[in-house]
Amino acid sequence: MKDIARDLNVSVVTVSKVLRNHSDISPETTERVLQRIRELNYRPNVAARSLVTGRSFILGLVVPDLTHPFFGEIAKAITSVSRPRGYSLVIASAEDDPDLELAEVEALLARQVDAIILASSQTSAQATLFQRLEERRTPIVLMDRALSGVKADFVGVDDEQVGWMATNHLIERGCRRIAHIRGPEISPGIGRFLGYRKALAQHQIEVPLHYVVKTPSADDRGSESGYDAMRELLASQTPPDGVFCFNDELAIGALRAIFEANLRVPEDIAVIGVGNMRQTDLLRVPLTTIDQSSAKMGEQAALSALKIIESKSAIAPTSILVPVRLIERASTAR
Amino acid sequence: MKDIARDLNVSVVTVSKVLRNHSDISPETTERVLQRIRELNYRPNVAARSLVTGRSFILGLVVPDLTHPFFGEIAKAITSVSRPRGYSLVIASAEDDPDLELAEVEALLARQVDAIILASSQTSAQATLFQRLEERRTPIVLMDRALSGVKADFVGVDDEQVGWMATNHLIERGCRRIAHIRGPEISPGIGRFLGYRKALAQHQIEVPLHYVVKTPSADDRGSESGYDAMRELLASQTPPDGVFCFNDELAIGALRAIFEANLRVPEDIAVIGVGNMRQTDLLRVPLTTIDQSSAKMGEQAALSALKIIESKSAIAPTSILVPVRLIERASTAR
DNA sequence: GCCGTTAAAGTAAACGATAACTGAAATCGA
DNA sequence: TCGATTTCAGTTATCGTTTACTTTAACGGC
Repeated sequence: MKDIARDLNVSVVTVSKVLRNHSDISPETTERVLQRIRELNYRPNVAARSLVTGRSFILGLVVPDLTHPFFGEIAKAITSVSRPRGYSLVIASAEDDPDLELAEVEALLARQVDAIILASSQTSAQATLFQRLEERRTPIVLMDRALSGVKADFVGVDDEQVGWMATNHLIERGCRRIAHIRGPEISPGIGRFLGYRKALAQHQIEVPLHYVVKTPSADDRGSESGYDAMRELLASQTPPDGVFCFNDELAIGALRAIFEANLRVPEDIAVIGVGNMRQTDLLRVPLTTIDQSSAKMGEQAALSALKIIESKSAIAPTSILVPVRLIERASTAR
Repeated sequence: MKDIARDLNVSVVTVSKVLRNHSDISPETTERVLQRIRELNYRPNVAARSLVTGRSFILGLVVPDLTHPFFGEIAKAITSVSRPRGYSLVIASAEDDPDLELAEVEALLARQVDAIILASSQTSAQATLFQRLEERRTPIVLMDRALSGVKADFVGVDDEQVGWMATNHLIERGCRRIAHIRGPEISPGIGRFLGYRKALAQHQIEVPLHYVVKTPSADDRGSESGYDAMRELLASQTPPDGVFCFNDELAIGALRAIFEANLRVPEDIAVIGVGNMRQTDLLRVPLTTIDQSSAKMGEQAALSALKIIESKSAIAPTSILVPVRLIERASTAR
C-alpha cells in the first residue's frame, strides 16, 4: 500500500479508501489507484486488517464428522455463500466427541472467527462453551441439531415432521406393524421419534414397546448398528412389516439384516430412511428416504451467520426450518 | 497482555516471552504469568501475531469436491495432524473447475496461509498459479493428482500400480476380455490406464481399442457416466468379461448397466473399482475395489506441508506414495 | 576489587492496515 | 459577495504482538 501511495503521490489512506470503495475519493484517483493495484497484483494483508477492525473474515464450522457427505455438502454450501462475500471457512471435525468439540470451538474463538456454525455432538448445552461465546460476543448458528436452552439461531429441519412424514408414508403403503430404529438422544433423534408416535397415534395404530430400538451409533458405525437393531426386531414374535430408520446409514444396515433373513423388501418389510445419501438409489433395493436439502441448510446457516455479523445491534435469534421432501423408491413400493 | 503485564508489574514483552516459552524468563515469573493467563482465560490475538511474524498458522486445502467422502476423509486427516500443532485448516471446494480453483488459491494466498494443499482439477499446471505461489514463497503440496512440470511436494498413490493391480486381479480371476472405463486426463486417470495396459501386455492379452472407454465425469455424475460407458461396452460384438473402472462411482454405474442387461456379476462380467467408497460393500453385489488409505494421504500431506513451513531453508520437493491394497468382494469372486 | 559473563527483564520500533478527525478547495444559495 | 456546504484528500493514533537491542544486577574468576 505504501508503494502504491508513493508511486501515485497520494497517501496510504487514500489507497485504503479506494480499496473499500469509500465515497471520499474522486473517480479519477480511484481509477489510478486501481490501475496500480492491478499492475502490482496487490492484495491487502488480512492480518493487518483483522487487527484493526477486530474482524477476521473467517467463519468457523464445527461438524461431528466431515467424512459424512451430509456435512460435506453443508460445508460446500456455506462456502458458496460466504466466499463471494470475502469470508473464508475454517472447518473442524469434532468426531462426535463433546470434549473435542469444546476444544475446537475454543480454538476457533482464539482465532477470532466472526461467527461459528455448529452442528453439535452435545446432548445438552455445555455451560462453559456458551459462556465463552457470550463473553466474546461471537455469534453462533446451530445446525441440524438444536440445543435446548441456548439462545442462538438455528437452521435445520422440522424433525417431528420428518418422523411423521416417514411413518405416515409407511402407513399409506399398508404397513401396520411399524418399527422405529432410533437415532441418538439429540434433537433430531427425539424429534423424529415424536413424529413417529404422532403418526401412529393419528391412525390409532398401536405397536409393542420393543418396536422402538435404540442404537449406540448412527453415523460412523451406523450401518452395523442398523443391522444389529434389525436383527433384534426380526427375532421378535411378530416382526414388523415396516421400519422407519433414523437415517439412511441405519436403513442400509437394516436392509442387510432383512436380506440375510431371506425376507423381501418391500413385500415382507418396507424400509424408509432419512438423509438421501448418495448411492442409496443404487442399493440392491433402492431406498425410500427423506431428503433434507443439506445444501439449502448450509446456505441458510451461512446467511444467518453473516446477517448477525453485519448487523451492529443484537437481533433476536431466529429458527429457520428448510423444507423436506420424501423420495419414494423401491424399498416402500408396495 | 497489557492487563496481565500491569497486574504482575512486568512488561508485555515478558508476558510474550512466557507465551512462547522463551528461555529468558525465570521459573517464578513464568509461573506467575501462566497463573494470571489462566485466571483471565487469555488467548493471544492471532491477527496481531500473524501481522508481525508474517505467518498465519493457517493451512489451505483446495479439493475438487468436498461432497466426495474421499476428500472429506483427507480433510479430517489433515486437521488431525495440524490442529494439535496450532494450525487451522481453511477449506475450499473448487467444483472441478480450473478457474474456480485458481480463484480459490488466490483467495488463500491473500489470506496468507502458510501452505496450500491442493488436489488439483487442472489438466496441466497453470503458469500464473504457480508463479504466484513462487512469488509469495508459499509452499504447496500436491495431493492425489500430480501435475507435470511442477516442482512441488506430492502425496498420492502409485496410480500405475493401482491400474496394474486391478487389471492383474481380473486376469487372475480368469477374465480375458478386459475393458477399462477411464477417468479424466489427469495423472490418476493416465496412470491407472498405463497400469492396465502394462498388466495386459505382461500376460500377452490383447483387447480391441474400443474396450477403453472415456467418460465425461468421474465424480459428481460418475455413476451416470459409468452407466453410459458400460452400455457402450455391452453393445459391442464381444462384450468384455471383466471391467476395471477408474473409480467406484463409475463402477457402481457400470454395475447398474450390467444388471439391466440381465447379466450376472461376476459370472458374466467381473467388475473392480478404486477408492473403497463407503457402502460399496452394501451393494446388490458388493464391489471389489482398491483402497487408497485416504487418511494416510491426508496425514502425509499435512506433515509435508508443516515440514516445509518449519524448515527455513528450501528443501528439495519429495514425492510420497502411500500404499494401496486390494479389497476383494463378490464382484470379482469367481 | 575489577572486569567479563550471564541471567532476567525492559525499551522502542515495526508489522500493514483502518478510524476518526482535520484541512483545503470548489461549489452553491441568497 | 460571503458564509455554508460539499468534495476530496491528508494527519495522526491505534490495533496486539514480536523482534532486536539494551539495561541492570548478580556472580565468579583471578
